[in-house]
Amino acid sequence: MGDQEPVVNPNLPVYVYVQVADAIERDIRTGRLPVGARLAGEQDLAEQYGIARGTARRVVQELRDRGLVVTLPSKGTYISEPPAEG
Amino acid sequence: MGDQEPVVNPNLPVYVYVQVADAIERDIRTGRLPVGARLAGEQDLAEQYGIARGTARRVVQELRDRGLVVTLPSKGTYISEPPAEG
DNA sequence: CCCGATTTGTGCGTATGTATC
DNA sequence: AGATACATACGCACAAATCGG
Repeated sequence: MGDQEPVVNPNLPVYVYVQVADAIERDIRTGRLPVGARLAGEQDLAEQYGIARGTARRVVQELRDRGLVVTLPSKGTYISEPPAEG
Repeated sequence: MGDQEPVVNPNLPVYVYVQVADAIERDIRTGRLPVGARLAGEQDLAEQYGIARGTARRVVQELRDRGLVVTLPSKGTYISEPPAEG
């Protein structure tokens, strides 16, 4: 359970942080990650996807930029109402 | 009392957190840190070994990965039965 | 029952070094 | 030469749980 590392493929001409962000956005839009749920922390994301912590941070920043999550300092990052696709 | 900072040598090609984890594992296997005893807190470890708290956290995580300790949130980290050396 | 100290958990920012593309 | 990515390391702040007085 919870194993889905194959999302990351360093050989693809797509940035790792974008690949992971896309995967998480998919999980949000399909409801696998429900609104209000807490996203895994940077360290956990790094371990789950087999990426570095710095990259995990870029993933979260990307998700924030997409308006998919909100981060509460010292608490965590939570799924928010996703905007329309586009 | 309790001064043993020379364990840490940033110039060595061995990560600081590994150096400290090795030192603690030694203390566990020699019985200096008996099973059931409470390991010093992250802040204390940081001060004792002259490292940052973040690094002390990685030390504890490493010890957990080695199966040498168990951590109880908001309580502390305790020495557990060490597995066979390998 | 509340207050403060302690401790782990988590986040943010930054820096260094290496490797790859 | 530069960007991406990885791993380590330092430092700081706050949250939440626990425990003792």
